[in-house]
Amino acid sequence: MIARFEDISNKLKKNKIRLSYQRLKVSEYLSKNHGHPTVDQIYNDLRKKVPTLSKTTVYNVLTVLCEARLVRVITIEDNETRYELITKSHGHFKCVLCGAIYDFNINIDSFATEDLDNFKITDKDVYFKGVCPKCIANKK
Amino acid sequence: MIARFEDISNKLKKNKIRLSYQRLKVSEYLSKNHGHPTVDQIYNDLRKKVPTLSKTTVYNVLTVLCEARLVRVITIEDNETRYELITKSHGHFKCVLCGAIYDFNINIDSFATEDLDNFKITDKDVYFKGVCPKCIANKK
DNA sequence: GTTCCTGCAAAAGCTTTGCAGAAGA
DNA sequence: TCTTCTGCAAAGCTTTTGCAGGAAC
Repeated sequence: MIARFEDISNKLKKNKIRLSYQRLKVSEYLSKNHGHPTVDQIYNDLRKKVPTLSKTTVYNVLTVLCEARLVRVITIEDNETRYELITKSHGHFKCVLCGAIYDFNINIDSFATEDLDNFKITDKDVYFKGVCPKCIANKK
Repeated sequence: MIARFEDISNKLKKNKIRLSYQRLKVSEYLSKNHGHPTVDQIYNDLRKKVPTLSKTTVYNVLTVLCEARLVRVITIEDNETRYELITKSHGHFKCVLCGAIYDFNINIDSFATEDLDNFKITDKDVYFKGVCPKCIANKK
C-alpha cells in the first residue's frame, strides 16, 4: 500500500511519469482518502490547498495514473465515477441508503469460471449493494 | 427467462405497471437482445419500428423496469450505462479491444465474505475485463 | 373521468478538446 | 532547450426536468 510522499514519488518515477505538483497531490490525496472519491470530491478538497487546480487537471492526472495501473476506476454506480489507488484485490459494497462505499475482503482469484478458459483476464471487479449496519440500526 | 410477448405482458401486469406500447416494445427488445444494450442502442433500433419513440421515454421505461426489478443496470464501464433483463445470476466480461460483453456462469452466492456479516446485501455484480478469444486470435 | 405516460424542448451535469502559457527534465 | 503539463474556455454527450397533449384503465 502506498502511504508516504516518497513512496508516491518513486512510484511515479518508476512509471516514467513526470513529477508535477498536481500529480503528487492527487496521488497523495488518494493514499490518504480511502473513501473512493469522485473527481468532484478530489477537486473540491484539493482546491483548498491548491487554489489554482483545475478539474481538467484532475481528469488528466487520473487518466495518467490509471494508464500506469496505479489507480483504478470504480463503476459501482452508473452516475458516478470513483477512483482508488490499486492495492490488494478486494470487493466493494455500496449502501443504497447513505451512499457509503465499504471495502471487503474477497478472494476474487478463486472464482471458478471455465466459461472464460480462452479469455485473457486483466481486471476483476466485485460490486455488492444493499444496506450497511449503520443504516440498518437507524431504521429501527 | 422472459421470452414471449405474453410473458412480458404478464410480468408487467404482476408488477402493476401499465401496459403501454413503448414499455412492451422496450421489454421485448431486451428479451431478444442479450447484448446488454445502451439507451442509445435501444432507442436507435426501436425507432425503426416505433418512429414516434423518444429517448426520454426509453429512459422512463428503463427506470420503471429497474424499480420493478425486471431489469438491471450494468456499469462495467464508466462511460456507458447498459441494461439487461434480470435472469439468473451471472458475471459479465468486457473485451477491451472489441468492446463485446460476454455473460459467464459464476456462483456469486458462494462468495465467502464474513466482512459483510452485518450487511443486508441486495445486489451482487461481478465484472471482468480483458481480451476475448476472437481478439486474441486476430492479434496473431 | 381520473390517473399517469409520452415526447418535445430546454436545462443540467459530467467529461473531453483545443490551445497558450508554464513547468519539468 | 525541448518536451510535456496545466488550466481556462468552449464544445460534446448523456441524462434529467417541466409540461401539454394523449393513452391506459
